[in-house]
Order: sequence, then structure tokens, then C-alpha cells
Amino acid sequence: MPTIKDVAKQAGVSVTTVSRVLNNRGYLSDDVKSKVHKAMEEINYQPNEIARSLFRKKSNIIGLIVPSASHPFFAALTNLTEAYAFEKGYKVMLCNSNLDLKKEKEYIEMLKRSQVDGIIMGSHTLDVDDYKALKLPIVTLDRRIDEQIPFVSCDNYQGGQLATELLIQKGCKKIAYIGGNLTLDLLSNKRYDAFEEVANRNDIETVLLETDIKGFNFAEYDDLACKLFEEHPDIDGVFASSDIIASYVIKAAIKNQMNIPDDIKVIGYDNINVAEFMTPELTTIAQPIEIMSKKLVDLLIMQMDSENINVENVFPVKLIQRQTT
Amino acid sequence: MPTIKDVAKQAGVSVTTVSRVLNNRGYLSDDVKSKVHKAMEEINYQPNEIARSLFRKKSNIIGLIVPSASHPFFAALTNLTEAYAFEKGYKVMLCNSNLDLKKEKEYIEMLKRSQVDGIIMGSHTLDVDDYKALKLPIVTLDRRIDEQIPFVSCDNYQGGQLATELLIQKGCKKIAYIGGNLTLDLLSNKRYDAFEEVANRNDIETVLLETDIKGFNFAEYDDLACKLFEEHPDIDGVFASSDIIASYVIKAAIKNQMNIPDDIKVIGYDNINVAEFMTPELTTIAQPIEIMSKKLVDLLIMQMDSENINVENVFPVKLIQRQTT
DNA sequence: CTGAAAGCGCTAACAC
DNA sequence: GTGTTAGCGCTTTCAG
Repeated sequence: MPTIKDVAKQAGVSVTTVSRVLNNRGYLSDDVKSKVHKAMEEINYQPNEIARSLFRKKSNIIGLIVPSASHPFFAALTNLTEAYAFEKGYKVMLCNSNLDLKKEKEYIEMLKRSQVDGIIMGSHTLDVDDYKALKLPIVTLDRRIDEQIPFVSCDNYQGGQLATELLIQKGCKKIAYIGGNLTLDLLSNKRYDAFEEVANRNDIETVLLETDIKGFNFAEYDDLACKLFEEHPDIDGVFASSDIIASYVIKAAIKNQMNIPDDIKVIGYDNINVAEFMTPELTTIAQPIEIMSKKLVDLLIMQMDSENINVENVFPVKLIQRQTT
Repeated sequence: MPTIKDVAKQAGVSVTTVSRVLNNRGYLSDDVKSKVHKAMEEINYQPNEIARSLFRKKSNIIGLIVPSASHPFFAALTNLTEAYAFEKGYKVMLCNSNLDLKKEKEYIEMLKRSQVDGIIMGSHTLDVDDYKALKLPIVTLDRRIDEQIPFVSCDNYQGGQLATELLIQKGCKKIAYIGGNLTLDLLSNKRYDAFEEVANRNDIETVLLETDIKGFNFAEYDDLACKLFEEHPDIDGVFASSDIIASYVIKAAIKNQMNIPDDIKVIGYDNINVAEFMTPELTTIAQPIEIMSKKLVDLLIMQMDSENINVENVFPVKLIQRQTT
């Protein structure tokens, strides 16, 4: 690998000069500029970002911690976040925590040692204090840590409300909520709060099923969905906190010879691709994942630049009526 | 951020000594060791990996270029690759090329400047020479570049054979192949080769539909699937080169009042999660994604360690019979 | 067993 | 306009 020294030698100038043309700093004669550029071409020079980072104390890398990059929602988020970060001149170091406390801690330490400029926490199973101690720009997804740490989320309460109201309006008399474990400190739990409240207000009977703390285990979704119909054969409406869970509910319903949406109505959450290409097409609450991804990155960059930021960044959701309700 | 100097001062030793305990090199008295460890704790020291990388000329970062991290197959690959790389002490820098030539080139240059120790090419739209010129450990997925660059793939011909034979054995008389653009130099095109050959051998009529070069556009899958049934209403079997495409075919078939699997049989490829949770459950060819991911990482590490490697790393696929055939 | 000093590749004062 | 030099945080000869 050729270094800046090699370029300098090749071009017959000093390393400073090379550095200057590299960074477009200071005044340089056109003659020197072109000589240097030519030399770079000739020896196929690429600046070493590691050395630059060391000096600048800035790596231009951001850490992205998600529970699982293969879960469609986080896959979409990962995809869009990386694309936008790249546009903004940042590289993404990807981490899958699997909602495992120990692994998340390891990842955070690794990212700090790697001198990332900031971390997007799509998974955050640690205590509030752990995050506050980080001394690094961070931003969370769907969790409010404290008054300083910005977060991005959608209006989960609104989402829960829209979903539940739709089920009731469509005539459901006994509805179930199936979602992630509510003991996790996540804003998405508000979907359930809304569910309960709307149902109570309308005197509708409810059932609650939660996944294990570790979540994201598809086999468990299958079990839960089957259990739901076994224990409550009279259920006629389901609000699932993700489209994936909704898919398993639909699968179980069909297996039980139930007709969708006549016997049972199902609404999911996220509006990931599956919702559209499955049959029947899934009614769902759409999160604006692209906008969220951009906001996550922007909030990080603004912190790096010590700009003022809003701690709360909540976006509206949208009900997408399809065939399952 | 405290540095090694701060630790040295705090512990009353030299930086060399601190570095030694950090790396467990040379002989150190237990007394000094514990003093240093204590000092590290006290000032909450984290070694700066950027500085280490600069010296060692090794970043412990691998680049992972995929067409799209939100496509389920690549999402799974990304997830498993990252998990295994982390286990092996490597961090993953993620890049989404969108099968865009220019973007892929930019990513490769960025990764080189970032001094990654190797690159996994899940997307490779460039010319053979571009890859040969890299001077960096690389490994490709599903593409043979030349005799030096190792690749990981599944036995695509076998996959195409199994799928096509199944359709024929189940009684199909006119079958279609829908898949990625065949002008891309990908080993997955062998699925089509097998399809054609098996069909010819059995005197079965065939139809071919390819996606755009840029692929991975779900709206296009929808169009293609609809077009298929419009132009060939007598099709009774479809081999789709991904489960996602298969899903769209199924959706279109249902829309056309066709009965699955009686009127039309569909088989996908990949065995991603959707295949299992959709209704009807999708018959598909399973790729051992976890094994492939590990192999990709191992091949990279072995190259870094100048170990001997096999260029061809082809794994067998498995037919998973479900409800769509 | 421990320390002083050089250097990884790059940038930025500070000279000239 | 351009070069000399110190130093980013770390590791490793080489002395002692």
C-alpha cells in the first residue's frame, strides 16, 4: 500500500503539500496540484482513513445496534440507515444483539474502542445509567432513556388506537393483542396501552399474549398464535404488534378453518413488504421507516456538531386498509 | 477519553508496561499487572482500536457488500455473517450496493481506504479485472471470478434440477422460470440451465421471465407475475428463483382464481422465513445460509493468515416439500 | 522484569 | 506557496 510519502517522492514535493491537495486546504499552484494528482494516479494511492481518523479523532463510522438484522422491520431500517449514512459520509458498523444483555454490552464497548462517532440503538436492553455513562452521541429507537438522549419513534399510542378502533368498528366483540414482552421498557408498549383503553371504553373483551423477553423467535410466534385460538376459540379480532406476528396469526386462523376477514379480523404493524405480497393482503399500521432512518442518522450527526436537537422525534403512523379486516 | 499515557501515570509505570499488560506480552510481575489493571478501572480506560489498527496494519474489520440488506435472503446472510464474524473477532462494515455499478465501485474504494482486512462480495456487478486488481482478501457469493478468488455458493444446478423435476413429476405440462436477469454473471443462472435441460429432456414446454438487471424491485416482481398469467394462462407450474418472487406468483395466481396446487404448482428458492409462515406454505429449495455465512468469513480469515483455501466452496441444497406443489 | 524512543500514515502549526 | 516538524495513541525493538 503506497503512503503519502510515496506520493510526495513520486511528485517531488513534500508530504505536507500532498496532504494539502488531498484536503484542498491552503493555496497551491495549479502546477503542483496536477503533479500531485498525477503521482497519486501513477502509484494508485488511496489515503489511509485509519491514520486520518487517529489524527482527527473522528472515524466517520456510526454503530448500528439492532436486535436482529434479519427481522424484516430491522432489515428495512438497516438498509435505509446505511444508505442515508453513506450519503452523509458515514460508514455503518452493524451489530446484532439478539436482545441479549451481555452481547449488547460487548457491542457497545467494542464500538467505543473502535472510536465510532455515534451509536444508533435499535436494541436497548440495558439500564438507563449504562447509556447515560456512554459519553458518546447516541440516539435510540422506540425508547425514552432520559431527558437528554434523543429518541425516534412513531406515535405508538396512535397506532394502537387506530388498529383497535378499526377492529371494533368492523364489529369485533373479543379481541386479542399479541406482541413483544411488555416488561421491556419500550415505547411500542403504548400500542398495548391504547388497545386496552379503546377496548375498555367500548366494553370489548380483551386477551393479551406476550412473547418471551428475547423476542424475535419465529417459532414462538407460531406457538403463540396456535395457543390463542385453542384457548380462545371465540376471538374475532387480533391486533399483532408486527406484521410477522400477524402472519402467524393468519396462518393459525386458516389452519383452524376460520374465514378471514369474516370470522376473524387481523391487523399487523410496520407495513413491511410481506404485508403487501401475502394473501390475503394484510391490513396494518405503517411506520415511515425511511423517515425514521434518516432522522436517526441526522440526530447523531447533529450531536457530533453540537447542534441543538429535539429529544422527542415522534412521527405519525398510517392505517393501511387491506384484506384482513 | 483517557489514553495509555493516563493509565501509565495513574499506575506509576511506563506506557510500555501498560501496553504489555494490555496485550499480555512478555513477563510482568503480578504486582505491576494488578496496579495497571486497577488504574485502568479507575480512569475507565478503553484501548483505542484506531491507533492499534494503524500500528498493526490490521483493522479487524471486514466489509460486507450486499445488493440489499432488506431482501430476506441477504438480511439472513447479513445477520449470520455479522454474528459469526463477531465471534471470530471481526467487525462488519455493511454496504448496500443496490446492484448499482457506480455505488459498488465507491463502496469498494471506501472499504480499501478504511483498511478493511477483507471483503465479502454478496454483490458483484463489476468486471473480473476490477476484482483481481483489489490486492485484498475477497470472497464472492455465487459468482466465480477466476481461478484465484474463492467463492461460496450452493449447487445451483442441483437446485434447478430438483425444482424442475418436482414440477414435472407432479404432472406439470407447461412450466415457467422467473428469476433475476441472466446477463449478470452469476452462478445462480445455473438454476435456469438445469430448468431448461430437465424440461427439454422431458419434452415439457417452458417460459422464461427475467427481472431487470437491477433486480430486487418488488413492484417489478408483481408485474412479472401478473404478466406471466396474462400471456400464458395455460401455465401449470412455476419455478421462481427466490421465495419472494414465488410469493408474488402465488398472489397473482390466487387473484386469477387459480387453485394451488391443483391448477398451478409453485416452487421457490432460499427457504427464508416467509416460505414457512405464508399460506399456503411454500415448497422451496433450501440454501444452508448459516453454513454459507460461516464459510464466507472463514475463507476471508484464512486468506489473511495465508492459509491454503479451496476456490470452490459449493454446498448442497435441499428440497423442502410444502403445500404449493 | 521494566523503560526510552522510534515509528505506523496522516495533519497542522509554524517557519521561510 | 511550500517545507520542517511534532504529535494523534499505540506497539515494539533495544537497552539496562
